[in-house]
Amino acid sequence: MTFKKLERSFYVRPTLKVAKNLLGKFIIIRKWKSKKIIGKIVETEAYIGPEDKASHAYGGKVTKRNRAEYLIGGHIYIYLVYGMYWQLNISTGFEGRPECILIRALEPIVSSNSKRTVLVLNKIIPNGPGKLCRYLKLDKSFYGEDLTKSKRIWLEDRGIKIKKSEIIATKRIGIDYAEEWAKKSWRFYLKNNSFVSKR
DNA sequence: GTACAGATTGAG
DNA sequence: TCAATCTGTACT
Repeated sequence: MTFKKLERSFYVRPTLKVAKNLLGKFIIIRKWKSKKIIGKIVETEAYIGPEDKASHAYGGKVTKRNRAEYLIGGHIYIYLVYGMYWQLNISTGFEGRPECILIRALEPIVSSNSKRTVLVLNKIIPNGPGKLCRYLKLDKSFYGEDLTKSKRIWLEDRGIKIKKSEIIATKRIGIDYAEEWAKKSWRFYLKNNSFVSKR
């Protein structure tokens, strides 16, 4: 089994395609105190500004908070909601295009060489966007981090193949205000995976 | 300067 | 079903 780090070319593709390809196939590796925190991506949501009313970049809006959404694919866009939960997004597409993917849920993976450590570190089940960031111990210090260059966080292809029939597409969550955009089936998750977020 | 809403969560 | 909790944004 080969572990291949995802490079720029993976992220600089149509956002919906990247959102689906991220599913299940890839692992987030997070170095923390010389240990690794790992999880398999099982749920994603695509945000495609400036057209998408649910996007923070709707109408081409640029703020100090959302500017990472405009970076070339492969950068981290992280922000706080409800004053207490971080949301991990990955920018996609070209520089200047505000497109990103919200990572909503992970399946925790116990790595073979540090089984005990990982289990102790991660009592949190990353089955929701806020909990996922607590699991990975992410915060604002990761804002704008380049996943293709960072030494502390990146994604890997570990050779897991996902069939089309295993991917379920539904409406996105928590964006009912976005009118017709709220109806788009831009949320993707793995069929029968128990770590997919509820509600 | 102040007011207010939000890509959520877990407890009731 | 509800409230915790804080930052960016849109006002005065």
